[in-house]
Amino acid sequence: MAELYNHREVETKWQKVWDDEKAFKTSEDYSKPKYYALVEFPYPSGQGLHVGHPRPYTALDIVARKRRMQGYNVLYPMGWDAFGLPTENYAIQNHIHPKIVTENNVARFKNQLHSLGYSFDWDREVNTTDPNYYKWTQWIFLKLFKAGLAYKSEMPINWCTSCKVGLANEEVVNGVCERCGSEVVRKVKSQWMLKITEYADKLIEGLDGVDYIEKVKVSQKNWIGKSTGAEVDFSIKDKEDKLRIYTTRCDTLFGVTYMVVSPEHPIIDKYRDELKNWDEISAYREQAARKSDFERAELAKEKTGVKIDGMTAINPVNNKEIPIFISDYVLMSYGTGAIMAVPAHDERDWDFAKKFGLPIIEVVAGGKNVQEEVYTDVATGILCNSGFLDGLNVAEAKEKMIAFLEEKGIGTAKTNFKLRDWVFSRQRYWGEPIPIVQCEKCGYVPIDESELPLELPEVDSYMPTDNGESPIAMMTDWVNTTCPCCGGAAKRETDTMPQWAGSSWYFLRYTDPTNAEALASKEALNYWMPVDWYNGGMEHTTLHLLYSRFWHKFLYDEKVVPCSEPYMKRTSHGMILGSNGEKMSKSRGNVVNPDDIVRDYGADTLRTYEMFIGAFDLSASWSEDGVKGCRRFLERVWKLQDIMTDDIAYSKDMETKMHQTIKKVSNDFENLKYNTAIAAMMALINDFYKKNAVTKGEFKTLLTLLNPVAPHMTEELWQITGFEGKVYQTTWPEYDEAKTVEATVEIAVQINGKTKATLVIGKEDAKEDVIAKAKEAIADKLTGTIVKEIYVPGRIVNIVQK
RNA sequence: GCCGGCGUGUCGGAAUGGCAGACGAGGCAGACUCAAAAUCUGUUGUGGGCAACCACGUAUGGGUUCAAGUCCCAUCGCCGGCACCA
Repeated sequence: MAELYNHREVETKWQKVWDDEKAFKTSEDYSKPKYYALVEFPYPSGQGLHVGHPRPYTALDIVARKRRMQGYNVLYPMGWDAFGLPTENYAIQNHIHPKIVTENNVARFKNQLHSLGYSFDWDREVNTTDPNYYKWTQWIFLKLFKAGLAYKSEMPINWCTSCKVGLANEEVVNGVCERCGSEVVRKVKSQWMLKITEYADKLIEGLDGVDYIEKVKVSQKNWIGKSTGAEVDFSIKDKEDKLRIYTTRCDTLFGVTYMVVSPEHPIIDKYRDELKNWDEISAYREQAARKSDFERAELAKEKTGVKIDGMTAINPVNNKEIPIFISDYVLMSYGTGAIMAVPAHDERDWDFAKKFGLPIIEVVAGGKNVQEEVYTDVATGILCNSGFLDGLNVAEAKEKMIAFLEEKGIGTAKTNFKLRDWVFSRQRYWGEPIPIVQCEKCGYVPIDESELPLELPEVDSYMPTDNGESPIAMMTDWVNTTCPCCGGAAKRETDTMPQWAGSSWYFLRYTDPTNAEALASKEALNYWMPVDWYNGGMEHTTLHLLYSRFWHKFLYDEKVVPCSEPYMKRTSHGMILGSNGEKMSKSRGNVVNPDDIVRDYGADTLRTYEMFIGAFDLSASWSEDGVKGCRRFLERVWKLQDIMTDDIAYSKDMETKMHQTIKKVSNDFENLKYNTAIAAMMALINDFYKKNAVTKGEFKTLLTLLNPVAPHMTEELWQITGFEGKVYQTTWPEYDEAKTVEATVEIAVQINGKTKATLVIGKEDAKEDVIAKAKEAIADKLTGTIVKEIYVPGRIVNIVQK
């Protein structure tokens, strides 16, 4: 009888063996085929590892382990995205240096990850807060600055009232701070910005060449928000100035019955003295300014606005005089801050026109009465009431109109994006210092590369200031410096970089993590990049993914990296929810600590369970019973020792099943179908128990297939059984396609599509014979006239009778 | 509102258009035990019948097909993302 399975002993033992043997050290032999598997590196929070973390880590650990057995040189690294607010807030509250907090958290995380038996190459660990790392983050920033892609700008930013920090648009969710949930207000500040908009087109085009799951591609495209249309100049009656608008529907120009400008539009200030209802306009502007963007959007249902009295516009295609309104449904931040309104064919314009009693002119026929219902279908509509466009479809009309506008010099084709430049400044301590000094004479001057890393100064307090300056600003010794350009007195930039900075290029550093001369050597980058498979959370598909692709594309243009896209394949895992189906949180009391599971059931059980829990990309609820079921499965594998025979080959009756299982597990591991791969192995051992026997050869194959999921136990069994070497050094089993097919199959015999009997036939049996046998089997039920006989080889016989 | 995704036993979930419910959990019955736990064996979609068997079943209503959970149309519900982007 086998000894009882003691997971603590077994797991500690093998973790030590792997460490001692440097079992998963990445080779620097660049002649072997490479495989770069990447998971998002965690933020080492004070709470320690969450049961959500092991899901993606285990999934790609399986892929990495399998690839090694298939002969690849595998890079599967891990590191720490350690700058960030929670650490800083903890430091403030407890008066501990964030560096110390980070060290402690990292140590704990590392221990926890180690206890799960991941095959990370810990020699390549990176930490974004390490000066030797952020030296290169700063270096990239300098490159961006020199290329004109980093600039400082006075602009209204999203200011979190609680974090006291500016946020990128992407970090504001439903009008509140993504991180702390506090109110976000608009505040004008001078901010470092990165011109991600310059790469908008490349970021869309690049998606065609990569293998991302569809919804990730869609959300990247939505976020960038490309639209094609035209800019058109409307003249203002009796004025020199033109009012330029952006539209995607220049085909509807004949249907324009009024215009709307955003409350912030400069034209209003320019002609304020001539406007007859200035008081009304100014009151509306104040009201709009007080609202945050969020409130403006929230109040979307009811349109508001004021007609500008004393200024009208002329429609350039028919010279009609039309009124101009101001309304906050037009945003200054998109397009030109002014629109032409075509109420018949735009929902918002229609609402507005109805409210203010403005004329609605149909210019695209095909809908119902536009006085009663807006018509926006561009696919089937035909132009009418539109002079030279009449009779054309929408696409043709657009084209003809643009040609007309360009010929007359009143408009041009124009592409717009929703994507805004990236607000890159944070007024906090725990981030990378921005390596720029401000000189009164020379302006913003980059520090010399030789001075990198520009290390964070020691400060007395990490508390952010109410005036919106980083605590670093207090450190005058550090702040006051000399200008690298003229040598005169200058001040250092005191804003730091956002957390996204360090994670925008970390995958490059893993390829050559200790390089002091470059962010990584050319050889390492040429060999390892791009990442072959990158898995991460859906919550990072718009932010981190976009930012890191932007940096990568920039570095590609700078000839720093060898490929234009960083990740060949991107997948996403679902969240692990509490047993009540809600998100795990302390306040809900449904948090599961992975340490407890490792202690009570073992790392292999936790790994198996998280892979078995359900479809990888969907969220799944935690179930302790499910954990027990997986532990039971592993124990049943353990006890196979007792029924093992000495035969090193597959037994005759199991041969097909073995080949089928190898095929299924191999394919499922590649396609994120870990749950069905494990189910197949469960079914296999159920068969062994049914027979009450497993050959040594079968056992060996099972251990190899199961090893990526449950590495500790399979190594132990491998050793107990006396197989040579270690499982991690063995080769992945092959299957023979011909042998996955059974010699005989059971097929269903149906009458009119309803199964009436089953029949065992030879795989190669002729159609006539099978049908004859089938008819025999259901002879008593064949009462009508047979109209059709269908045989799908190896599957089904269907007799159609009347 | 727009764009994705989904809807299958008691539960988590399987099913290249070809015998729905693999695998796991839970339940029930039995074995072992003084007993319990653990383990093992059997059973477990619903309705009817002693039975072999019959009928019905993948959100709802239609359709295509010899055959539909799977394809098409409509409806309802849930989840996620975007949201006055002109």
